[in-house]
Amino acid sequence: MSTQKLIRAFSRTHIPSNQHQETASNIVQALSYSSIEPLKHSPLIRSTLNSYVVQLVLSNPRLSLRSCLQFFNFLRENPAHKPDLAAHLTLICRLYDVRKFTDIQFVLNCIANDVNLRTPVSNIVSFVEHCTVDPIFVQKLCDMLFRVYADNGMFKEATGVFDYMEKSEIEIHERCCMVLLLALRSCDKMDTCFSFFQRIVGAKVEITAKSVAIVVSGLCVRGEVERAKGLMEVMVTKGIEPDVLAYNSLINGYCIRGMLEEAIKMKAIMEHKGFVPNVVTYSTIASGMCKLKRYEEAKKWLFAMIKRGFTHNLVTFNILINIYSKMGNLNEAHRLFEEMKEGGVRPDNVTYSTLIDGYSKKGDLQEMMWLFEEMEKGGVSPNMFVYNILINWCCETENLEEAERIFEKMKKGGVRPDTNAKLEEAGLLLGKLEKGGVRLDTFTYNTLIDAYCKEEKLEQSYKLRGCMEARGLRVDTVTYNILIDAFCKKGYFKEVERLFEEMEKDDVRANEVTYTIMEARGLRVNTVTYNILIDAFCNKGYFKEAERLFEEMEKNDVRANKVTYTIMIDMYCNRGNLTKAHKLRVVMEAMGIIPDLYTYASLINGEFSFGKLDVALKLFSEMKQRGVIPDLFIYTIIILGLSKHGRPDGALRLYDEMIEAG
DNA sequence: ATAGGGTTAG
Repeated sequence: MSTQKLIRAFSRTHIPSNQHQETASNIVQALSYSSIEPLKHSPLIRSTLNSYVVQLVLSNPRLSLRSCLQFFNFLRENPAHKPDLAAHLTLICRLYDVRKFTDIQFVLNCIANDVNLRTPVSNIVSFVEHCTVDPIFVQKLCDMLFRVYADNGMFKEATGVFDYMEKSEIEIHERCCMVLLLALRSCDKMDTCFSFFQRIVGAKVEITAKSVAIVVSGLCVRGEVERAKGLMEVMVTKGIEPDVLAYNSLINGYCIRGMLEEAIKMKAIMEHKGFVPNVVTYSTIASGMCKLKRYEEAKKWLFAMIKRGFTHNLVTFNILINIYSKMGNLNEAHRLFEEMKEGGVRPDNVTYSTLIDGYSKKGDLQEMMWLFEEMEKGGVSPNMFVYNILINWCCETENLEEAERIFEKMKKGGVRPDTNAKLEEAGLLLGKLEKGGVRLDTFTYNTLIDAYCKEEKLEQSYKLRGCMEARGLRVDTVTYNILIDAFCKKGYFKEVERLFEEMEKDDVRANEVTYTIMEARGLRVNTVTYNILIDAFCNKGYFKEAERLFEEMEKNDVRANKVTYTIMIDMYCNRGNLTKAHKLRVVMEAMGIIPDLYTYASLINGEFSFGKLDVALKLFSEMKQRGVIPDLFIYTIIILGLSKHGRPDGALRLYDEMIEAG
């Protein structure tokens, strides 16, 4: 009996006494005759139950494993007799004898989660080696401990096990490493994930396309397609061909970055290499089209997929329902919804939120509530997406009564709102939701913080930020942008500076992939941050500083966008430097950014102030030609400009045009 | 590996 060896090893430090032996065998006897219940109140437990007795009990072969586990769990729940490391390991040895791996994992999980029990692997192994010479046991144990640490997000400890295994030349399986790769990926620690992957490649672990796909997908989701592609190419030179999953991830990466044509090209490449695209390949591209609002195209794409013999699944149904919903065809969306149910595909939170959102945009409250009730009845409990759609709808429509009814559904609150103000309503809603245990995310908080800032209720904003942190929610770049903007507008630059220091201290990141890759890699500030500051400096007349920031953006790989260029163009126009303004406009267009209403307004205003009416009017017609619909503001600029420069006839003509356009 | 909502700047 292997556990006996453990006892012998342990007895070197613990001198066995007859009394211990006796207590142990009494407990064993008691446990064998009945359940644990009577023992709980027995004097046996209260008196001499120490570490040594516990081990004697747990390792006694006469005691069934079932009773062992009962006894162990009883001790765990008993603060006075918490089992120690030796007890855990003794139990593990017994469990290994009958190959109860799930239970071993449970015990290891106990060790990992208890600071008093946690110990380096080497200790655990040398402890266990006293009761077995089975090398497979040690390997299995390390493997399981590694997984337990990875699953618990204890990456340092997991790496420690890996180090030990590598050093001790214990065989490491790919499946085991994949657990850590997956855990790192889901925690958004892609850099660590990437370097661990490279370690595995360097170590003697036999890896397959599966591990490669995990890393590739992680990189692609962050928009780092090129890096993922590079990794795939390197792996091919090592004899590992990528699989369909990896190719699908690359396609997804391109879609995320809005590079639809590249995505479709990648599909062709994978086909050329002999891989057959699957439903996921098609859905990924369809959703890429949806991201670009090319719904008609996405619809045709999915129809073509069905024509090729693929059948709809939950995801493709959801995408298609979303397409119709976004195009405003709720009838067709609803028809598909029925079709999927008839076909045995059960709608989920995504389906319902898509439809509820669609109906909310149509203002169809009845249909919204009907769906909301149906999902609850059908056992789909509404998640944050659904609630947020409802919250937004309440805020937008200022429908307090309905909001109340929805709150009741969510959970009981207590406070009755007494005002119709959108902000108050949203704030109350937030309080109710939190009280009801509904967790809100950073987006929702940011919305409210911004609302309070705009009302100049900065203390409230700060209070909400405190709430976020207390709930362990990540304060992100957008949160800071909102606050920075608020202080900039008030001209409190000292406070802004302090905010930047705070960002640094709290390691605040931009968590978006939508802007530039650099930002996706975790840069603190984004384009909007720069825009806020540049605009603030322009308004305060710190032009040199604004120009410096504009140049700094490029250096930091933060891409200037339409707003950035417009702010700069507007500044040059206001300072009378039309040459520079037009130069920037050329740069902007070369970047593929098309000027919009704001940009044209600045340029036209600039030309007028120099009396260049013809240029101004030429810009105006150019703007209209490009499909930019003029608004009241721009008409006012032009009409005022013309009349000021002695062209009342032209002004009148434009006035008529404006009225005609509504 | 794929699907749904909402945030900041001119």
